[in-house]
Amino acid sequence: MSSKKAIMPPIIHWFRRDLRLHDNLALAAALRESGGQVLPLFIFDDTILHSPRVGPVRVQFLLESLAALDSALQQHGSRLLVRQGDPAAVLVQLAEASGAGAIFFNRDYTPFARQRDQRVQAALQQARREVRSFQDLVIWEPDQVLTQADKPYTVYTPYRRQWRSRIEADPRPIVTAPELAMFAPLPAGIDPGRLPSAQQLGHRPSQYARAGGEAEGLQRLASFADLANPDGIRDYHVQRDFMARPATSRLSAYLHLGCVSTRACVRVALAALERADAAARPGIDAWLGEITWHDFYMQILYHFPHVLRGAFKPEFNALEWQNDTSHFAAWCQGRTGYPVVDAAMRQLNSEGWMHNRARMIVASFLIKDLLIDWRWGERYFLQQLVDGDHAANNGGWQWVAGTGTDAQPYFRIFNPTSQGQKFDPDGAYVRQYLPELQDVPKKFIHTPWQMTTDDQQKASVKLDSSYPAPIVDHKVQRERALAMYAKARREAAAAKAQ
DNA sequence: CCTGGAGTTGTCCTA
DNA sequence: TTAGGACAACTCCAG
Repeated sequence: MSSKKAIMPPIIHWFRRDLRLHDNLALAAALRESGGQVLPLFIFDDTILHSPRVGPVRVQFLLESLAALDSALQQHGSRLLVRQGDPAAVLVQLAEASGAGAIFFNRDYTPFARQRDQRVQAALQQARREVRSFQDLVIWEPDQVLTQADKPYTVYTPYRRQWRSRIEADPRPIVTAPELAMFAPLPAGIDPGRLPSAQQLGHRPSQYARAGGEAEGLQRLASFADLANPDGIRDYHVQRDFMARPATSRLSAYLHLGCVSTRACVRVALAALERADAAARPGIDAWLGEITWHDFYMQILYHFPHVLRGAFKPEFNALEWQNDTSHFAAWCQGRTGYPVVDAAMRQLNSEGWMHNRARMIVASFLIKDLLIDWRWGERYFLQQLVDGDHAANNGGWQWVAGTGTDAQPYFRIFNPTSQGQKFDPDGAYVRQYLPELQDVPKKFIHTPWQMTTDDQQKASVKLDSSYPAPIVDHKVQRERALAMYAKARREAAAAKAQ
């Protein structure tokens, strides 16, 4: 038996969006089936690196997560192999150099990833290597949660019911984590390569990314799921809306790169449900609902890839945007004159992350106050966000624009002032990111334009100079937005009647 | 095939 | 000050 083990050919585990050792289904299978002879590989793909949708924050977070992965591997007697180039070519070459008989990876569902993986599969088949992929990134894959008519869901709530009841019917595949088997040392003669710097990848370094990696992600998950944590899951449904509070899980970037598995989140939430009192249920359910959104938008992108180009409902491609570039620049820089919008955009620019409530507010402002095409905002978010996820980002933008699945009613237009007063009642969030408004009293913190020159002097602000006056009038723009949508709807109805 | 309930996150006006 | 209703119509989905 041991002699059989010795001649087992190695298996390449290709890391992509699963940068972790724990609870990694493809990796666990590769270890099991090769008796530990796993070649852990990451490939820097130029197509991704040089996409205009990838910014320095995401690159930095990726590098940190890879460094953490490498040191975790070293603690387990192995190390990360690093390559750069076309994945198909790299994999064929490494398989030949190492004698690996198979390549394992966890499936990804975005159009780009699927196309790439098909190419890789074809190339490896030609090189007579086995390719095996696993379900790991999502709780349920796009074809596993379907309506009674076997069609993909396009409405969230029924999707969520089905998603949840499938877990309740048999939680075992979700709550059981595979054991991590031992790694054998890497075969001699294989150059591990080394992690490049951001500059070597053609990106400027980013000093403001958060700490990436599996250990950091798991620690955040544990602390968030702790029922005694006042900013944790227990009151999530209420506290998550207050932008100044650290009351969201802040796991988005870790989930995006798989530093933490989606299953681990659900597992932890279900365990919390079991020991929670009734009062903690709504918080836990609300957070599970967020995981469900992740799967939901992934399956939307899988079944309806056209959403990356335009509206989910094509009739909304007829919206006549203003697309004023100086307004767009003001929005990007956080200089619109609406404090909550500006604070949020500066949080994004300085931290590579934005609170979810704030994302809705700035998106609504771009679309319905500035009348700018939601795709401009979608692209900017992807460039700046450490968690920049094509599926969730697109879904969120289309939701606010009312062009997507589950479109919000057309009349639901966020008022940036009342959103600020509601969800940043004392202005702490605004003051944190807009130091020029530091001394503005609570009364004016969301409406600085109402200050008299005397008020301004006392608060050491000068409107239109140290802080901009509003670049548009919300009341006016709201009416224009309503008219813009009404026109597109009329036209769609007319086209349909023909 | 028909039927009916429902649809993440709001705003504004009126009484 | 606050609570309640209007704001569209349409499509999705389950029964």
